[in-house]
Amino acid sequence: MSKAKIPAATIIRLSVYQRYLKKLLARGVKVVSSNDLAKQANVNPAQLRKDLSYFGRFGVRGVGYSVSTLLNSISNILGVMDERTVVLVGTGPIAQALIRQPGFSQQGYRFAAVFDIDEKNIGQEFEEDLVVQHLNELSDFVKENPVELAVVAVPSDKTQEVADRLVECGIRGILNFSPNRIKVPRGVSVQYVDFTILLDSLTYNISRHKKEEEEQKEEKAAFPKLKWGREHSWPVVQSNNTMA
Amino acid sequence: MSKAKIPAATIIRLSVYQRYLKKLLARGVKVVSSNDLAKQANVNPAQLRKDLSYFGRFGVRGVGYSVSTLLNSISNILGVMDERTVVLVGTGPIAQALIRQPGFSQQGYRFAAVFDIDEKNIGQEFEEDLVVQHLNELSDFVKENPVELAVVAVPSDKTQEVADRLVECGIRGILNFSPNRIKVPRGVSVQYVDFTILLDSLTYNISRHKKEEEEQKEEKAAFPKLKWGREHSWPVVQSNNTMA
DNA sequence: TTTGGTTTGTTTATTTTTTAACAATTGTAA
DNA sequence: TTACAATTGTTAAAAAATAAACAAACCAAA
Repeated sequence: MSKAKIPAATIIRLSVYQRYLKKLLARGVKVVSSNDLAKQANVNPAQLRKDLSYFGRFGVRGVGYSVSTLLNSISNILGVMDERTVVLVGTGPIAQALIRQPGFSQQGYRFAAVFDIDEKNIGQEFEEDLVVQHLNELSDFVKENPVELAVVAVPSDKTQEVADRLVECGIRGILNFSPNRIKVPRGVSVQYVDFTILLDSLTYNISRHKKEEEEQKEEKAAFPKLKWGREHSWPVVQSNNTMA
Repeated sequence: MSKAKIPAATIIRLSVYQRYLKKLLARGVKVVSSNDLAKQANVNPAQLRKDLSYFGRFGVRGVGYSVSTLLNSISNILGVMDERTVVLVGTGPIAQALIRQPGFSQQGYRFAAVFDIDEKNIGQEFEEDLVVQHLNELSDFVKENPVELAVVAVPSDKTQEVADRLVECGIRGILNFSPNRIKVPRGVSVQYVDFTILLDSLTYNISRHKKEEEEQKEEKAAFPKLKWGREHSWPVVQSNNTMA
């Protein structure tokens, strides 16, 4: 445990651990080892222990981790003990899909209001008890309801403007569904959900894998009788990279 | 340039560069420096040059990069020159939102078919010219249409089963909207779109930032007259972490 | 008790990634 | 032509992240 800088990847993993701990808890499992939990989360056990060690000591040597205790500790670290309120900005298909996503509320996020800047959408009933308000009203809304998180799903060219307004109103974390990189002041965090970038990365992996196979074939053709020699495994496409 | 291992983060960044190059091209800009492009993409200029250097030499010293040439080169590296066909699995709100996303086709991804495993959705007209088929038919579909990419938006507990079937049919890249970590054989890549993990990470950033401010305040209270001494900038929440 | 098998927490080593630095090129203007 | 300013490609240094290794601590069984 220390006050060192915590890798962003560690936080992401904590969130993954948390999810698997919830499953274990639901299954009635009381204790889990770093080995077992790491296997489920698809990471190295040492990694998991290291991740936890940034924040304290949560296990018992020779035994493992109490599922419920560790789950609590991680929730505490992440700051996700209590329900968090979120505002949604945008009313397009993505926004509509998001608000119907059960995952958010399961994880303690509650959409408290929906805003838009496109006049023609204002006043429309978005979900039961959720009427679309103009972004101008956010500042009043924030005074009544303490919100720090916003999910933004507006057209790319509006994203920066929306972000500026949000920050002005006190929003400190933005989940941005537009691919546009936005500028925010210090102390405000942004995370991007960028589908096509991920598809591009998959595309690259696939084409690289093909090229490697071809090269391997060529090599075999060049030395067809070579039976010994380099017998190592070939460098291969990584199967699972999370990063997000 | 070399045959070294390419960081996954480099590929992600290439995709970002590509997007900004498209914008520059549309604006009629002919030449761009690593400095300018890097600033837009929110990365270090050396980083950008390094990223490119893995694949070759694309610029002219003293001048910069030809926007159109670099755009082409990057598209080539990523393997996104031609249109890529994608199948969608799932028919829920997320799936419906995705298929209406203009971003995909802008980037050259075309949804060629929609599948589901839930019988009650089969046969429904999902989009114009797109009728939901049963996943059983994927294998036949692949024989006619070469597809290697799948976007999966099915309930968590079905994800592994679906993934297995996809891999069996020859799919080599999966964009998974369920938070469940899935197991796939070598040579198959998976990327996760996991909203709540990103929100958790934002939550953590916010609460950490608050704690730091408190500590700073306490410190000031403890040494109210301390004017000199440590004058460095405080470790602060990172504002933009992409990772995805 | 004591011994042996487990499993953590932490330190150390390794690997990977990022950043900085700078020589090599290029275009431009005196 | 020559000198200068700009900018790349690449090497070297620094920083960060991951993985390995192992002592410390625990439990259970003999």
